[in-house]
Amino acid sequence: MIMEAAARLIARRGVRGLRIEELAAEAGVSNGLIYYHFKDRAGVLRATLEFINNRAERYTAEHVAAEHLADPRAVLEQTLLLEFQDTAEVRENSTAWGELRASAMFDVLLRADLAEATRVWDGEVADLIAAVLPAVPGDRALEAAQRLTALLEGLSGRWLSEGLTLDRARALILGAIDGELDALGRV
Amino acid sequence: MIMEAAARLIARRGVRGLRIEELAAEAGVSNGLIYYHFKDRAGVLRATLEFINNRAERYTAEHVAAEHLADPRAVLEQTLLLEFQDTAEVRENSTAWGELRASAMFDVLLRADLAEATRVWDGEVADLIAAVLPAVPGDRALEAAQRLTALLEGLSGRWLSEGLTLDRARALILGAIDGELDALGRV
DNA sequence: TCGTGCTGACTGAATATTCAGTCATCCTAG
DNA sequence: CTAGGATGACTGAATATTCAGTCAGCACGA
Repeated sequence: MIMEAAARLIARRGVRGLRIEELAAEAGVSNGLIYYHFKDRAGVLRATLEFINNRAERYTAEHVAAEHLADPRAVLEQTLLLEFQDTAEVRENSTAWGELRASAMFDVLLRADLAEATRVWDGEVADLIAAVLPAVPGDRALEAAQRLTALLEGLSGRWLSEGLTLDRARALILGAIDGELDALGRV
Repeated sequence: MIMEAAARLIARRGVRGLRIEELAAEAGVSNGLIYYHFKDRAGVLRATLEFINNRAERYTAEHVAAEHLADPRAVLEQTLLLEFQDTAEVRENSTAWGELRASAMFDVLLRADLAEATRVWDGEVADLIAAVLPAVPGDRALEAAQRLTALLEGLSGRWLSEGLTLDRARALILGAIDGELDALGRV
């Protein structure tokens, strides 16, 4: 499938390194088919962002929700830790996400989609926090959620550029969850 | 001056989006002069990153150390908040840093330098934390520092891709400083 | 007149994009 | 059931565009 190939290539060469011809070859289709489906290069990028999002959501749903339905804090921890897994899929997703984030600084078209995806993701984490501490007001939960997801992006960038081991990144995000929940619980 | 124009353009289009012809136009010089001075595109990039670095160091020194020498917590806050200033200099610096981080995912050569710069930065923040809470053990301070700097990178990415307002980013990082210091102070 | 700083038109290779046409499939009138 | 027509996924060669890098030469101070 074309989108899978695109995610693979972006993770390997970056958004800017993505060549339509290479993508076609990787996907085993013709050059023209890419344009038939996506209009232009920017269309490929937009579609890939969406694809990555959906895949991450599906992935999260499969690996988290099934288990600890009873323990909301475990669900929160698992959800965030999921991004620090050394599997091809997760690494690919994180790399592509980081690339898209970096590209969005210079590409107005990507910004809207990325901002929306971020908003949704923040909201989901805020909901998980609210599940742990139902008494906390929504805006406080959202604040904590934004910090946690932004931290996750920062740690992810360091992990992928070999600035941090996976274990260290996991420990740091767990510590942050502790801290945020503690602070919220004390209000 | 060519370097200033390059910094401006990198902030606008990114390292990857920097066009020699565009740089020449922005600097008000000819295409060929760029090559006369810098040999090739990579040379331009190297010189510009050095230029940006020097400027950032000067900037930090000027705006933080001079003032609140007496109040270590204010120094910590000011240092981190400095990255969320909507001035050309800061924006250019943050953008370049984000570009570097993103590029390092695909460029092994960049990794070593970036990792070292990150290590130094983390250490400096850890020292600032230690100045606020001298009783805290070094590894705990470093842990908090890594979380704060990684969070800062994450928030910076969102700010620059218009996913977050400057005020919101500032509020979030201040909240994180509060949280980390509180948690450390309670041990 | 020589050297140095500089110009800007130009080139070639890499890429993006287009387009005329093929092929399999499904629908429908006879 | 079946010829033929409509559809849409797909191809790949042709064309357009983009850019880093080159080069012949101008201007001017020493």
